[in-house]
Amino acid sequence: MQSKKKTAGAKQTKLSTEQKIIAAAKRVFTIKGYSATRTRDIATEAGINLALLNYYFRSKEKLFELIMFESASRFFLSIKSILNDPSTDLQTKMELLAGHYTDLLIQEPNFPIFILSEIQANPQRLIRELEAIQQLPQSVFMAQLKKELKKNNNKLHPMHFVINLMSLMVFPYVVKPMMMRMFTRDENHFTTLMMERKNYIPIWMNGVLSHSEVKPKKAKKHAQMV
Amino acid sequence: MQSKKKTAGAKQTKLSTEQKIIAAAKRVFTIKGYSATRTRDIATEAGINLALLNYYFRSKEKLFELIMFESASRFFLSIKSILNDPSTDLQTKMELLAGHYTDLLIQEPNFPIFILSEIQANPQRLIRELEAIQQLPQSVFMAQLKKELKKNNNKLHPMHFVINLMSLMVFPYVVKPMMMRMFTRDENHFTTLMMERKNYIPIWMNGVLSHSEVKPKKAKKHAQMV
DNA sequence: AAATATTTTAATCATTTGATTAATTTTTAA
DNA sequence: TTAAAAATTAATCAAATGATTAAAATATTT
Repeated sequence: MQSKKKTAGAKQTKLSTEQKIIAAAKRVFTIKGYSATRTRDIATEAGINLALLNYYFRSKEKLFELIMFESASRFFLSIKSILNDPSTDLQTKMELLAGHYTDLLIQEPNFPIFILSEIQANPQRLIRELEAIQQLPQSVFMAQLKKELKKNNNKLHPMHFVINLMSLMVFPYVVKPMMMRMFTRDENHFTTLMMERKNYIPIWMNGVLSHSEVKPKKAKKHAQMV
Repeated sequence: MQSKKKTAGAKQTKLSTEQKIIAAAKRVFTIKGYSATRTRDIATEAGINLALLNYYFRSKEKLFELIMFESASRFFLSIKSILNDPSTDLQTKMELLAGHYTDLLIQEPNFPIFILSEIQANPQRLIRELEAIQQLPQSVFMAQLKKELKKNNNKLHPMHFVINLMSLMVFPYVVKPMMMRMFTRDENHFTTLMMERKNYIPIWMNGVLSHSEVKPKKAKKHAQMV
């Protein structure tokens, strides 16, 4: 039933109904999640009649899958080229990744919880469809990581490194409301701090790589080291 | 029809109806979230009549608030004593925190997403009620942190440290399904790796504190570091 | 035991919600 | 211009869902 839309010139003088629905659904789903989202919310947000949602996308679930897959691709697939580039070293890859995710998540701070909630609700589906996740263990990145750990005589399981890198890049946006409550109420200031992390994260991760057990200057009275 | 027979299973006939409902609701809410949870799910899980849920807790929302507040308290309030103990140094506090959250989250790996989703859905309510969050800026921990940064001549904004520490402790459980897909399918192995982090996290965080710009051993060609 | 209070149950209510339908308007094609 | 196709709308449906009710069962008190 759907017709081809006329490719209207350069700028979008007017969004097509389909585009309006997708844009609205993206906003609402991302903020409220799948279950809390009502198709009527989306219709209102898009300024269209409720029936058009089903007319164009069959069902709420189909629409959600479309958006989730697009979001997840943007989140995971986009880094495939970085991870598998043989011409860059590990250090450079970390810098590229930190830069990429910082830029992405400053624009889309709700992305992480949106995707992580979906993984929680439906662990197998998303992970199964995302080759980027499955291919990571065989990536150039992983090979370089293992080599570097070996060189440093660092017994660390590679998973720790991957978790830490993801953590430092993604988690700040997950706890953004809390951090802003505690440290700054200013949106721009928060963004500035996030930009700083582009440079910090690779440095911090070098500490993880190098296995430098930096001890505190002051002699400590440890008690419960297992 | 259903008498209070001992239906072979985890349900204890010892538990009161109220306790059974709370336990069941905790399980279901934690896994599925508020909106996706049906009161009938909880009733079935608890092995009780649907009406009893409203009889004891008035409404789904009231029951949720009870559980959410209890969960959040366990997550945040429990560390208040650690953060405000003047007799332990920063290093010890990090070790205690890493130990505390590791033990807690190995038992309750779904906690983080549960709480973070609530913060996403209702940013003000939870944060407003949790004094632990509001009091953190005035804690002994924060004072010690700032002092340590100053001593190390480290210009790092304290927020970065707090974010990083939380990230390293909490995020692994948020991405657990993904990590297990990539690195190990063995639940026990994953737990072992998480236990390792008890010791690693304070070490890694010392790197963040000390402002050691650990450069990669291999000489880098391009230097974009300031 | 009888009376009273509490707990539990089955049935049902009132909304909400995703989806459909049939009619109407707008666009496209002939 | 006119007929067919596509898009849009208002109305409505059926199922799901949170909540309530009145009666029955059980426990407690007198």
